[in-house]
Amino acid sequence: MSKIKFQNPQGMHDILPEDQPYYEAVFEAAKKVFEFYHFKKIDTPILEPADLFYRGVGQGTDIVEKEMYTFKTKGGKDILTLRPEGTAPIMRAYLQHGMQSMPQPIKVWYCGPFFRHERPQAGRYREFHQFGGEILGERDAVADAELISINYAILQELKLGDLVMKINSIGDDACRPEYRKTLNKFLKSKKTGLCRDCQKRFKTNPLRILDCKNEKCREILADAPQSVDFLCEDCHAHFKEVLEYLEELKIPYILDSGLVRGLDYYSKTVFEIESTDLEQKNQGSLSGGGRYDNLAKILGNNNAVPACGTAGGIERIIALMKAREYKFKPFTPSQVFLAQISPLAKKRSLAIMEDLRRANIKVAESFSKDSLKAQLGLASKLGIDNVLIIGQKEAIQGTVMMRNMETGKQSEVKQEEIIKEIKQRLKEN
RNA sequence: GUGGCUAUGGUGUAAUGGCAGCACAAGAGUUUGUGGAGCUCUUUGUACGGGUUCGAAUCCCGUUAGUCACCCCA
Repeated sequence: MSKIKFQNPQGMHDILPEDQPYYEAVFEAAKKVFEFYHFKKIDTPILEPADLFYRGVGQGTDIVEKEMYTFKTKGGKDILTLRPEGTAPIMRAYLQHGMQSMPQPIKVWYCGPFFRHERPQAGRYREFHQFGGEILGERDAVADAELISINYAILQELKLGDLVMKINSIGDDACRPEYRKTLNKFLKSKKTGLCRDCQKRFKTNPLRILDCKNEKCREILADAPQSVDFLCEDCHAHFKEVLEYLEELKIPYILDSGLVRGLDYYSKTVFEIESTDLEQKNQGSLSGGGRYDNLAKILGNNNAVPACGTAGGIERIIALMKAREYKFKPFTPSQVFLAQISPLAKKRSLAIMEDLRRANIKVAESFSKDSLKAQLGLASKLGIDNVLIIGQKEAIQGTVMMRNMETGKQSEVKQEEIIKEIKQRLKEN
């Protein structure tokens, strides 16, 4: 025998049965809210052409530069990537299937795994799960607001309160260049006072400096030029409208001029929701999103498709659910336990199981254990009061023994009357 | 990608260079068709690969994985 022990790949995890209820709860919450808002579910392949992300997400971004799982297929012709995010694939599907010619906007939602080759840490994994929604073909600010509202509703559905929403507008092609220029000038003049990280960021990604947590930097940046002050008329009006909707919805928000999303395709509205819990804050935002009016063009479409989207990090949300001790709906245990003794009874018991299933009665069993003792032990461990016992004698007579575990009382019941009798007993409890 | 910490049965832990032990869990049994307790017994481990040493779970190196921070992001 080999001594090798297989382990999971770094940053990728088994979702064990005990954690499944959390994933289900998040999925159900997302499904419920999205469907209420008339979003249709969509699934795109886990693999996409690498170019989709190179072009869509942006060559300069970290996701594309360092974090993608990209490989050649066997023929060597295709270069594929494990999807690192959901928006570009959905825009691809939208364009590919001619959804422009359907009534606009197209509203879709999704839920599934995504992959980024990063060093794992709290709230950050190489395989992680997101749910998200996209509204394609709609430039109106109401779409932005709707997505934010949906995001909020999903988190509230999961009983997660104490959230902060940060929102910002990063402008569009018309106004962003001007802002960048001014910001660069400002940063250059203050460069010496900034922390070492920011010095580095100045070259690599100056917008990120605005997000620095260093207190000294924050002081300096307090009077940095803000993107909102540079918005062109169109962007300004759009952003104002989004905020008006949020006020109408009574969703609390913070204008955060430091909020800059890392992907190239964003324009105008960007937002993030995070927990106010300090520990959870370190795990990054729970969900985020924004508008990406340029993505379609970046992907080679002749016309721009105004669109916006949002995505939630399921692992991060679950971490918060656990921290807040999320209460699940009480689990309904099996209503009866079926015990068998003797080979003949064992054969009969599978058929009885089927009768029970058709009658929609949840039943537990342990057919592989032959000792009645062990079977009753299990029934009691599972907390099931009603046990059906079928042995050689009963199998021949066409009856079963019905035992109440609490009182210890037993009675014989004809096999045809099992369903009726069980329903009767369940009603009594 | 850079740096710190960690790794002993399924789980939680002990052994500080000298016999790998304990608890829980799991399984079997406790006289053959009646459960929860008790008792008896059993299975399962030093992540992997090297090195130092008479002798390594223990010290060193590498790998893998976990975890945390940076970077960045959901």
